[in-house]
Amino acid sequence: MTQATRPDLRRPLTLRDVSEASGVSEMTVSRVLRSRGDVSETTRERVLTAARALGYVPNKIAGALASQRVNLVAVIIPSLSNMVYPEVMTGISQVLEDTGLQPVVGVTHYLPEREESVLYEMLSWRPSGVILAGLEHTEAASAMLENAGIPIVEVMDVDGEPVDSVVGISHRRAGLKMAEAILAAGYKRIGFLGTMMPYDHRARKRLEGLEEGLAAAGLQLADREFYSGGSALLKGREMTETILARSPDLDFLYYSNDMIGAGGLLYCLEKGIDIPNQLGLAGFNGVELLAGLSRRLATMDACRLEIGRTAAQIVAGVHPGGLIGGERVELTPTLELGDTIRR
Amino acid sequence: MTQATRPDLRRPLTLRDVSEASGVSEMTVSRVLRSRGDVSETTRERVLTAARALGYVPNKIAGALASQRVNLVAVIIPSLSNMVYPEVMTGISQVLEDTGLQPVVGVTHYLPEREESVLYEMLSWRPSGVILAGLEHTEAASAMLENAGIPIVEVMDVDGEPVDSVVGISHRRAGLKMAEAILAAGYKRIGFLGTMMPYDHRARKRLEGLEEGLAAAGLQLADREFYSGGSALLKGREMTETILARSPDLDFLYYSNDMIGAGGLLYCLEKGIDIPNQLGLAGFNGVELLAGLSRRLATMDACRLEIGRTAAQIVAGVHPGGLIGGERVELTPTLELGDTIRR
DNA sequence: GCTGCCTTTGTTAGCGATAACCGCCATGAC
DNA sequence: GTCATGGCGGTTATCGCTAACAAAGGCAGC
Repeated sequence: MTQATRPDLRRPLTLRDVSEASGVSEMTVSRVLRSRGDVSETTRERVLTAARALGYVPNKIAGALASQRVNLVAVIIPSLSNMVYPEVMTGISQVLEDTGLQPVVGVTHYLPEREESVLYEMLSWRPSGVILAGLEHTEAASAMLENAGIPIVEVMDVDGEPVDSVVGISHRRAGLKMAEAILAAGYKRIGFLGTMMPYDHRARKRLEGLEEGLAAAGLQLADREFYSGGSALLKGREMTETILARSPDLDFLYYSNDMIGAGGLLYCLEKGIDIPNQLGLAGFNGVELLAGLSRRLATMDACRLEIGRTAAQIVAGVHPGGLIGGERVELTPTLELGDTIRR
Repeated sequence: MTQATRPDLRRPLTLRDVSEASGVSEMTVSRVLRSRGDVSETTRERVLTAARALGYVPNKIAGALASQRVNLVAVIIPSLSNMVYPEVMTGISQVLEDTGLQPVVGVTHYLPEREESVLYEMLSWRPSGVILAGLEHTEAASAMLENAGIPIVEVMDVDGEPVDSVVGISHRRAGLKMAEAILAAGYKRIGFLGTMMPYDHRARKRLEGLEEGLAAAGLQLADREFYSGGSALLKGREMTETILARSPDLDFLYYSNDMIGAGGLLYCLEKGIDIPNQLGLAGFNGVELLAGLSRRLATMDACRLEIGRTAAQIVAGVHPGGLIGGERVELTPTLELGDTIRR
């Protein structure tokens, strides 16, 4: 690195410093650093050399204020611990990378009020778009989204009324489809195991879809068990033990996510329960993490990567057919029977 | 919500709009919204009512420029898929929550050049602190960190020269400690399984520590196996099969992380290998996720939550004893023997 | 009533960049 | 020689907010 000849006053560097160091106006420096407008190769070199020597880092705060443009996209998700959301993030990042936009993450911990405050905080930075999980928001949050005047994409779920665009799957239909697969395989006494979180709307919708599917065949859920917090694998194990102790005649367990499903699967294998003949199992999400168990758990892929990619395309304005706001993209999850549903 | 009587011109709202709506000066509105300075209860109410009715969201860009203060802390980590980093994030968030600061995450995918560009991007928003994983950076990145003039905290690892403050554990010592535990349990022919990523410095340091410990007892590593990409659980299974096929006389396997360790454990249990007598196993990290396996894998807790919390305290300037910059906090990981090392 | 002080509110001058516009100079056509 | 043209680079006026200071009014004490 070139040694800077700067009178190190510990005053933050500005365009002016670079302009003085290179003998051109601030405007020209600005043009060089943003590669905008015509600048001769000679001065460009001089400016870049000076900027590098000083170690100048542009001040986007001032830039954003002046240009009224911010290259940030707010992404608001419930959690980082649930692998699902990092995967959506991956899809978003992949697409935004070549658009000059940058995602900024906010986490709500599944709390509507936190979603509201995180949203407020993020909007105050005037991002050029918002991607957020779910269709259920507080009244104030919905109002902010509607008035923001930027593209809004609600992701994961399409069962409801979006503010602007929406990309996701129908969890209700996913539950229904699973019910059909379970019934087609001849299972009759079905139990559900899931989270107790009052705001896990998507798990709730899957359960409703499942019940609808069962009802269509004149059946109903034989038992259910809920949990909250803790290590999902362990909880799956414990809940499975509990529900089977209470209802030993169950012949199928539907878990609201793959992690507790995997815990249940491990438990059953250890107990020598005959999977999938004596008891069938299924989870939800298709988490890659779990490839590597001795049996593949039946699951349904939630299209997480694709959801992220599509949402990012809409925000970036590069989604095919997405010129007018208010797109609706429903993806179709694929059922993977794995080794835990008999065929 | 009160209905706004705003002449909806779709012009973004500013302080001026609120000031006109409530009949006070912009400055007073600003004071109310930031709860700074003395404002009478009456006008405070009036201003808040007007702001709410209009749906005004302050513009932090302008605010930050004017006040030269930004309530953001840049957090730069290698990945979100490796559960370790979300846990560090959790620790950071917990502490920052009551300081008015807010974390902003950047992901490097373990690439030094990406770390450099992410850092540049983040510094251009003039955050009030930086927390980043590891002590190894590109030359340019180190220079930026040194010149930033804000608190910098490098986390996870203390084996090296920090730019400013550092919080973490010694991975070298962790490897050494594990070597001692393995030897104390009487194992002699030890294999290592880990990532091939050229930039996973911490896994490398653990391996070096392990080898150092073995060398002290006149031993050396009997075999090693590396992987990159893919589902960790599955990779652990495959690598274990491979290494045992090549070196059937190994009596201990040290995995560079718990996820591949768990894959190996599941594989061994299925093959009927007598764990921990015929073969001992250990991982690293102490990931909570895995509680729920039938045997607890020996591991070493990496103090992730505590690292995050401490780093955040330093950045926020509330860490006890941290008035002068350049703190060094070394945490001590605890060894958990679990069920996979004989005792 | 006057002074002095405190509380509450307003005024002024930037913060560091960029948009929009303007001017200079070389070039080449006529 | 004159004028249009285009490449380059400078000038000026914001952007929306806050720091710092100034001013207006109320109240107590003498």
